[in-house]
Amino acid sequence: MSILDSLNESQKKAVIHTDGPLLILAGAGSGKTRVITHRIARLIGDGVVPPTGIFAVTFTNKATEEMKNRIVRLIGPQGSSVFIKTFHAASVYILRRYGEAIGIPSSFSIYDTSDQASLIKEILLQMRLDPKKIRPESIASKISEVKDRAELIDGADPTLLLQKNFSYDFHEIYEEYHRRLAANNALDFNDLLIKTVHLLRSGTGALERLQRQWTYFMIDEYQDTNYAQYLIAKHLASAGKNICVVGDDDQSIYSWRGADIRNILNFEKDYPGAAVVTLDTNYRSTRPILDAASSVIRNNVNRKAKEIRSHKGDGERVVWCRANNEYGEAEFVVNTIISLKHREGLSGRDFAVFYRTNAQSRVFEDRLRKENIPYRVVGGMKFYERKEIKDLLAYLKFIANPLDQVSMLRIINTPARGVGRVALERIRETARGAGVSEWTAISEGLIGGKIPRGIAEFRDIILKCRDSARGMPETRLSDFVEQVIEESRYVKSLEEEESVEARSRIENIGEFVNSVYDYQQANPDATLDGFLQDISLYTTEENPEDDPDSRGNQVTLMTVHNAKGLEFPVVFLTGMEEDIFPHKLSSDTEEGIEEERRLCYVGITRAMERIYITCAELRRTFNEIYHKEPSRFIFEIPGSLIEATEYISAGYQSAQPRRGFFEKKVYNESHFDVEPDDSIDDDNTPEASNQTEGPGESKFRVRDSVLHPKYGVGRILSIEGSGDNLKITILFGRSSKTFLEKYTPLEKA
DNA sequence: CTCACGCTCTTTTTT
DNA sequence: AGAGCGTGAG
Repeated sequence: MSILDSLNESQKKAVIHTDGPLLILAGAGSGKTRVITHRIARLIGDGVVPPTGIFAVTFTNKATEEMKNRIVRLIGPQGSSVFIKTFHAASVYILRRYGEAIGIPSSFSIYDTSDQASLIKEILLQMRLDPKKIRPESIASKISEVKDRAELIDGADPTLLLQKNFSYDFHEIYEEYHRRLAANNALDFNDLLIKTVHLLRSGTGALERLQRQWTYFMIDEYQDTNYAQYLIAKHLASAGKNICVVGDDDQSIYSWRGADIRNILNFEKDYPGAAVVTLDTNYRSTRPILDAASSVIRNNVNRKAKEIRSHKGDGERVVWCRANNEYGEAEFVVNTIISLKHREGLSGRDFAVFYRTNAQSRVFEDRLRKENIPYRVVGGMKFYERKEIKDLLAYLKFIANPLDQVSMLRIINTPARGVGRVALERIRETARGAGVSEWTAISEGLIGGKIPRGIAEFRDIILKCRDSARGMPETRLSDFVEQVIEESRYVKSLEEEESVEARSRIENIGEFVNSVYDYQQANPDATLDGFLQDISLYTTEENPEDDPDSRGNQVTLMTVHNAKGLEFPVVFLTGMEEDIFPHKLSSDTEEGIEEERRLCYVGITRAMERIYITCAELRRTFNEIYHKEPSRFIFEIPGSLIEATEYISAGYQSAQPRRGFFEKKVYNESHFDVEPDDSIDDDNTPEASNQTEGPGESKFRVRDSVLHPKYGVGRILSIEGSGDNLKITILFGRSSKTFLEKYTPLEKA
């Protein structure tokens, strides 16, 4: 059986196991995804179950994509009929089919965090509370926190679950929030899971039908499931008990989102007779990387003790660098990338820069841009969160779901059509008076007196579009979307702005239309409801604007959370300072610190060949400069595994004398072999920062892009010598060449 | 009603 | 330092 050939003994055991519950404890880099995909392939290949009988959930869209691809690669096109989704997407699938039974129409809207916030803001205003004093976002997160709790899902009163020392009536807001969600025919992220649990428990026959559909269940990242997810899996698998869960308690990093590590720790109790397979051979990282990671995670008290074996063996030591400030940190990282590209022939895709918080990405982006190195930022401001995309989606959502008031309020005056505060108040009044929805007041023309023309305009746009939406599978989704853009005059009004910003918004809308085409391609009989619900969960998805052709050259930037499940030859774990990593807000409790430590463990174990751990001595936050201490986690790595260095850049300097960290171990020679002079020593003093190159004999400077008549565009790595002997070394692609300047006609590129 | 300026708050992590 | 929001003038 060829499918088993490439597996080790424990991997084989996990793949072959067929009936009954199975727990796979999969250490970092132990071939977890490989086991899951091979297991699925085996079940299908041996005719145990048809592809459509398998239900697999992962945690992110990215992981879902990856798993789909790998299964299709293993068993061909039939692999695409395996049901593989995130928990949230699976819930949407289930609710769309059977939700009517518990009063959820299939046209429900999904409210993301910002929709939630605007709804709560409305409520606060109605309750005469000041949204400036009480942040809607923080209420939203409190509500979400409550809804993650097991007690609530099992029927407890929400108010009892929160210490209620609030200046406001949390219970009242909570109730009103849910009344409004129901009135708007909308569900938030928590609801998707909770309502699915209710549906499965409802005795309406949905569970039985789903159990006829799926008989084998696979749950990835089980250590990060919350109670609702745990229940969904449990109910679905309750008939045949063919449930296989995979996880690693050391990589649980989502407790703040309600993930309960006990789900994995108690699996054997939950499912008596469960088989357990431990995967403890790491195929990803070199031994020093693994040793460093183990010596950090070992400090957690609350964990299953375990050791991971390195399959790969020796490699480079961990490089630790404390830069003078965040600019120095970024320079160090980017110079190291340039150097390794040159020295080892690596390309951009081999590098990843991790940070604890999204806000840290900027300095790295600036530096990379300065050096003309292509990069992509995963996460952060996502495509679907941009204003213009949210506006357009609000049109689509409101057309699909006339009860969705949050969307209506967003677009009624976007683009501006003269419907302001006063007009809105009138609409509200009328609606309240007549006891109808605001939209009904508008569409039925109930508003008396002179009404702003904009209101009628808005009504006509919506009615017209709703009309063509009805002809949907025949009217193509993409045509419909273009019609909405046309009717709403959204792009037209941006064009009139004639600003750079407006131009880029228009481009984004163009990208959105492209993505609609792609969606249509993949789903020939796409409906509006289905499209919207799928897209609402597409948050981690890469920005469609990323040029797929240049992907191979791009350095990846992301938070450590986003890095879970990925691997890179070279990893930079940055901002390793107290109060950042571990984060200040997690540092009060031992559990908080342990979770940060697991996060750190996740970060280190992403690296295959090399890891650089960096921090800054000074860092500017909120326009204020703070002195930073290195993260406690770095002290947990034995010095013998570390090669320490320093990096000093121009920009602001420490006012105090530098306090040597790892003083005795600081190696002064740099590990850059591409002209270290240029990158380090030159910038050593502020005066050097204007870059008038030493003797100033060349009209070029290091790092300039230049055009060579024969080799094309390259970058200057170094300039040395003087007079007739002035030599310039230029990097073209992966190789560099040295020229005597006086014989080489170079131009600035 | 719209635009411009100035004030405030920001930074955990994400489905 | 920057974005987003609210206030006040046109």
